[in-house]
Amino acid sequence: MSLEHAILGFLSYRPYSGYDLKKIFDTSVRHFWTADQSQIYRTLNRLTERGWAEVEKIEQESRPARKEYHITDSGRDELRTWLITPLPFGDHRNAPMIQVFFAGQLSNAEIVEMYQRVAEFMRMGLQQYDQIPQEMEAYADYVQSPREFFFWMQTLEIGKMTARTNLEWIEGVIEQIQKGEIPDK
Amino acid sequence: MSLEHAILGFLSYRPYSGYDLKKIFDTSVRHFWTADQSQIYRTLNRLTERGWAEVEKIEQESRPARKEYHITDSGRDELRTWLITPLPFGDHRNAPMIQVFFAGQLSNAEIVEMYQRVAEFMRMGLQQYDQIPQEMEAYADYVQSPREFFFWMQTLEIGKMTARTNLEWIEGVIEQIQKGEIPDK
DNA sequence: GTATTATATATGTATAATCCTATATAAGGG
DNA sequence: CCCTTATATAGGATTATACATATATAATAC
Repeated sequence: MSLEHAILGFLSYRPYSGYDLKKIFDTSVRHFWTADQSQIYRTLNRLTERGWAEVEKIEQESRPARKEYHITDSGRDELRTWLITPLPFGDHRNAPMIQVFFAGQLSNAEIVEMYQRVAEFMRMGLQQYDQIPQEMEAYADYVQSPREFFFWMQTLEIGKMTARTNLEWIEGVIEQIQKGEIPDK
Repeated sequence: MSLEHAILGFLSYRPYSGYDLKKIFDTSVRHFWTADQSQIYRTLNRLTERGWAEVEKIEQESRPARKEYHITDSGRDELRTWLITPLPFGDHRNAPMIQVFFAGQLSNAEIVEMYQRVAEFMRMGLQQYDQIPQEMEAYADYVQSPREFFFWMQTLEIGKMTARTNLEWIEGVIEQIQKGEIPDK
């Protein structure tokens, strides 16, 4: 399961609590992975059961105790093995494509209106990519080395490239419709 | 749920059985959606319960009876409503990105070897896109009108564009590593 | 003659992910 | 004084997907 390995990845930097990890996911990797709070806590339990992590309970005055998870040697082995396991690239479910597939049932006006709204969202998404590096500074300690930083940047880069490709495509479709280049029926 | 609406989409062309739909999914939309056989049958039951489809049992000599599902007016309404509902574009989980994010933990040689294998798969994937139009001929009756065909082609087009973008990106990373442009640590 | 493939549907089980709610404490704002 | 926010963890319920298996018949391949 990918979430397990994403968590192991962060724990390989240093120990974190479930609460920390939720914040990390919401900042550093949210452009390609999101994680529910309850799912993170349950996954941490599973990592512990499997011996890939160990818990250290840290009492605090005035706040609930933290449970910090330390990666074990066996956890590092598991992470390494998973990292070099080839995964199918770009084969995921894509619900908006179903809408495109059946879009012929809508009128040209409806399609253009909808696609223009989608295009607007895409442009906003592209702009957000430019702000991520700034947000990242606040979380720079999650990824300490320049080498790790390089790959963090690569995930942003491919995200931006994909977003640009999608935008290019949708603008093309809008143009074709407006030029009357699509069959009436 | 997207699968419900994908099925409604095909039923809007004409009635199909679960068995038909499995074959249709495996040919026409498999580049952006896959569906398990058991899931299709269970979803058809649900569509019927909700009044979006009606069953017609067709006895056959020498073969098990077919259950053909007919879309209802309420099913058409539901499909239409869903088709114009904006869905988040390009926000899906992407497990290989987690591998990229933590790739810094691997050696340059390991990364290059792995990415070259991935690039090879991507090139094969791109070639497969060119064969899909041929396969489609056998299933041309699923999508009858030129207008529907246009949007089918659009899903192929964006799929190819994305695949090309991914390949471009990964070739760039390989090049950077080979040129020594990535930090040692 | 036997095994596999194609036609057809159905269910059991497991896993992954999401949503919602519960619990507890302290600081800060109005 | 009350409400909200931040810090922290936990579990119930539901949904979506995947994997495996069961059942039944006929045609085809070896």
